[in-house]
Amino acid sequence: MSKVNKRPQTTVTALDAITADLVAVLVAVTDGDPRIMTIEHEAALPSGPFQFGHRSLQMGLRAWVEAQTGHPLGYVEQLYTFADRGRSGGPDAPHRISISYLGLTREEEGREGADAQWSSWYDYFPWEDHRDGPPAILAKIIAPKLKAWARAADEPALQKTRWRRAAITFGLDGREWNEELALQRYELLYEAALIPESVRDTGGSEAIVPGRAMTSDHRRILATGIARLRAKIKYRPVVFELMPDEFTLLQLQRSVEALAGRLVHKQNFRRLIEQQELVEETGAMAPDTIGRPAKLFRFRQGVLAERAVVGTKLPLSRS
Amino acid sequence: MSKVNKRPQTTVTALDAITADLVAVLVAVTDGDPRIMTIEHEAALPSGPFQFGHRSLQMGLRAWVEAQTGHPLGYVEQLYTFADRGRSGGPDAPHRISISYLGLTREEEGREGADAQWSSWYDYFPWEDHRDGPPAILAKIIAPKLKAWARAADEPALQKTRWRRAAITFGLDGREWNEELALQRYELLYEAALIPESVRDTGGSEAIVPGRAMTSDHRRILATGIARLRAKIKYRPVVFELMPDEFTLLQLQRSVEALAGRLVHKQNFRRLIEQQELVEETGAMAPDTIGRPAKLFRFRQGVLAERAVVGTKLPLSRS
DNA sequence: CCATCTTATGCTCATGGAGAGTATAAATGG
DNA sequence: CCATTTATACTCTCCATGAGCATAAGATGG
Repeated sequence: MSKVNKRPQTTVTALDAITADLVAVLVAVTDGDPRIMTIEHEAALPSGPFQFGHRSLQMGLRAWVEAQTGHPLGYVEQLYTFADRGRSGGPDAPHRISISYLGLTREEEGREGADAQWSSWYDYFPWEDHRDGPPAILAKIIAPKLKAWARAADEPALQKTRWRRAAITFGLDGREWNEELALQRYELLYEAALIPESVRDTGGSEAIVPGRAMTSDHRRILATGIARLRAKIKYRPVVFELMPDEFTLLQLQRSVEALAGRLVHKQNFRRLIEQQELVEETGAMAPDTIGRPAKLFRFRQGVLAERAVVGTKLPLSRS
Repeated sequence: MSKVNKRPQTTVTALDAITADLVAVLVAVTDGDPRIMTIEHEAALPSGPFQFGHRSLQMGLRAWVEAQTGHPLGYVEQLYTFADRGRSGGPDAPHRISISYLGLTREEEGREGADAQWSSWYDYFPWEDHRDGPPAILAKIIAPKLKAWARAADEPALQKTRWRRAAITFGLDGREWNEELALQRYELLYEAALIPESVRDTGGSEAIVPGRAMTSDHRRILATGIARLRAKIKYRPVVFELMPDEFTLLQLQRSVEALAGRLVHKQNFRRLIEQQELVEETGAMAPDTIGRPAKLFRFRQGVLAERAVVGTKLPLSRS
């Protein structure tokens, strides 16, 4: 290992050959509910190996998702790549890496495959939905269990560090809730052995925090996707990938709130949307409304050309 | 392909086996110059295949970088994963993917390997340095050539789209320069066949825009790293990974400017740094100064614990 | 027809952060 | 003493943002 200064050329040793899985976090928002496409009785994300026939990673992903769910893939962006060893297979198992993607679509009727299904992402992360205020499990279950986990550390310094980390990520001790920390929260719960995945991977006591688990690392990947999407809607016009062609401003707002898991100030929301000229009126009004009828809008495709690169803002108020 | 509803289990077909390369964009800032570690006579980034013996992707990367450059890897974060086919090897060549990382360190004396060397990243992207105003090549070479490329499109609509894209990414036609678009700029130049890589990959006329090329996709990966770092310094305290233990505020500012490729307002910079309590005084003064002596500061390690997750701000003024 | 409910929409106001400029202090070298 | 260089302290304006008030426009029930 000491004198390797030359970059090795293309020699595919059998030993160094690996397999790559493509995994999709496919999101849609329906009736103010953020949904993700699942297979295997809601326990796994659409996925499959990157194969010889695939022309590119994205093409491979599209092939798998369409085969498994019957749903075409629209907007796609890469999330993260990680290697899985020790968790799946023994120490001698060959390397297996997962390349994960975030996809955005609209839910369409009767297009699911046999085992494919849309599920609310809050079924997997019940602590992430703060639209009606902080969920009860936070104060009742998560906070005390994390406190216990912090106390269980050997050294006082570590105890303090642990608790501070918990307080920051979950907005405890009077701190603000930050919806973008979805991944950090999941990882913390995993470390603290409070969810089924920790028990399964490391063996340990029983899991305690509610929320549906998934196959292998899929819930972790889902958390990554949620965090990414929550961050991205604030500065890029990606919400529109999830909207129907025509919508009211309230519907748009509800979608944003569904993703962010928190409410926004209605008037300020509209102000921001309008002053950025993200949408234009269709001229028609929304049918079947309850109160005062609302104008219908459509996304101004122009902004993709004008600003795809640059940025957009959404108000996701703090405090 | 039609009725595959079940996710395939772990079967490593020989055909679907692939190779994964680990590639590092290792950055340091020395004397106000942003440098990257290179090998092969400055034509490649440190890299090597992910091997059976590697415990994780990051461990594999660290092993390769240390073997090739003698430099230990500090802060590391993943950049992007992509598959390379058609470019390297024929259409029947097995899949080969690259997993790229961004690493931040301090340049240390005499630690380079035989073929390893630090190079200024502006050698590869001369159009990215706007510290002394927009570089001459922009107006003299890039803008006219991009205009010609836009005009060369068949349809008027495409001509317009092309030129708008060029204007947005390069800040032409009176638009603002956005330093975060480094990757988009590189990709545009590639598409417009103005750089050696395009000529090499697709065959075409001679390359025109100055700037050193690299092996395979390495310059593209470098652009990805630059863009990521430029975006990240604005909201995370990553600059400190690149600073010595003690530094003056001006040195800190110069480092930020080196990375961003643009100048910042001195007073505002200090105001922001101080009000966020990112640094603390060491008590000592900087030696060998020219004008009025400056206080030495050190990074407050505390903020990593307090705010690692949350965020920091740097002033990178627009206009 | 009126009261009430629901949603849409317009407007105002206070606060704070960011960009930019002015002024002064502390050192060095002639 | 003066020019030069860097450090440091203030100030001022503009605008984005969070938040609240008020009104409009429809439906529904008595």
